[in-house]
Amino acid sequence: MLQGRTLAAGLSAAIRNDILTGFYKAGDPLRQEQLAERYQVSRIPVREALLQLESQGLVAVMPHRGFVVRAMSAVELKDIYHIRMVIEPDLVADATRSPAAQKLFIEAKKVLDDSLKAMADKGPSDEYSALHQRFHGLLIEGSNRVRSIEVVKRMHTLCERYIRLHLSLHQGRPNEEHNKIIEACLAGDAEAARHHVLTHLECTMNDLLEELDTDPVEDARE
Amino acid sequence: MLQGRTLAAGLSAAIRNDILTGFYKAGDPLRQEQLAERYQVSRIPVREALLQLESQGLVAVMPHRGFVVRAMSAVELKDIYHIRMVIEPDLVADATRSPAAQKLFIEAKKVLDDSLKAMADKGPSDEYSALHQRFHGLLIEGSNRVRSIEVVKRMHTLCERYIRLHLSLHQGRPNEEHNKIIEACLAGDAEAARHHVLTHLECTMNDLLEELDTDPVEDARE
DNA sequence: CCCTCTCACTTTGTATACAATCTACAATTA
DNA sequence: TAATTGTAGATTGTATACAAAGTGAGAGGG
Repeated sequence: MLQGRTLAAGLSAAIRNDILTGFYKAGDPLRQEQLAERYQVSRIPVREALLQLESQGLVAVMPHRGFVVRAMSAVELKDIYHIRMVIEPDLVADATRSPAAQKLFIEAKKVLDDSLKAMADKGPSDEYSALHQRFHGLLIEGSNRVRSIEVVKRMHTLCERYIRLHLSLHQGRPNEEHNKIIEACLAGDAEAARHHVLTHLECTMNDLLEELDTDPVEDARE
Repeated sequence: MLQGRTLAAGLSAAIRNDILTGFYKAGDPLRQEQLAERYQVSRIPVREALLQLESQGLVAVMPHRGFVVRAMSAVELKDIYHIRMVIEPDLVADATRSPAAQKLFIEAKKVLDDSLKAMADKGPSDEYSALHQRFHGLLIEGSNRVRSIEVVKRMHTLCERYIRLHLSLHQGRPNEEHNKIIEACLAGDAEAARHHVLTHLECTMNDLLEELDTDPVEDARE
């Protein structure tokens, strides 16, 4: 377990996963010694991983008081989706225009199929969710806009927790949208791809905001 | 020196500053022991600071081989400005609509004046540059879109090095644009503010790209 | 009764020490 | 000569130990 090139790198992914799957919930304190025990390493790599997650916006830190899992307000969720909406469609369109990206799209298609199978077999699960995130990642990977890719992926990760809470939504319309997107990409139709991505993001955001209205999430604390 | 709540926090800012001012240049290795000596701390907080800078995209790390200052290609610079162009104008417009932001704009006006004075006194300098960055920061601070603010500030920091290399550009048109922006903000004209910010970013990007064409920068290394 | 101060305890932050990995150059072999 | 291996030195990565800051319960005073 945790075999990366360095411990901290793998740890950061492991803790992120534990946050995304809800093992650690918004507001939970992340005690260094406790994490060190859980992952069987010393506090140093734990601290390094936590600081990286802090830079990525998943956890908050108060000096000498420790780390906590950051919560998210509806305003913040909207902001995050807004960022994705003004960048992600362009990235997919860019990738669609690049011939080299075709093999990424083919893999994306495979990942999408896998995710549908996972959903059919086990219903909404962490496995489905991870595949879904990977699908979106592959769509933009073919663009050569490295920084934009980074930003979009980070924003996706930030709202991933909330997507997972409402995965049941993913059984109807969103999957049709995913299909339309990947078909447009495979067909090389950049404009259609852009359009479908934007629509997908808009709808997903609205769905999530509706859910949050009925089941409000506490705001990020100081 | 370096009196923050924690050493690592201050260190990260100090190293960032040393990168932005060109003390450490693109491609330079950042040896931990050397930095520890320079800032008079042990290697642990140095590592933590470097990892944070890595998360912020300013330095790159190869496990067991060390950290280096990341370089930037013209493509990347364009990408970064593109991100700013699709987010920053909206943020300033948002802030302009919020009454609470007025006092931020007043401070921004003061900072702008200070920067002009600094430019008149000493010409293009690190001091001017820092004030310029602070000016842009204050313009968006009044929006309540926390994540967007974070992204824009980070992108600004990433290209700040290249802005500093060509500060002589800042003596003519850019300052007129800054004036138009702050006047629109103080007058509460959100649409004008948005327009002037977008124009400013477009022009600045084009200027920088032109400079890079004549004086090419090495691409980021593996 | 409430406020404040103290002091033990918990938790974080940093320094030092040690282990693992990489780099470069010399020695060996085909 | 060219390729490969071995080894010393340098550098990074992690564990342990210690210092500093925060927390909370109980004593004492208003």
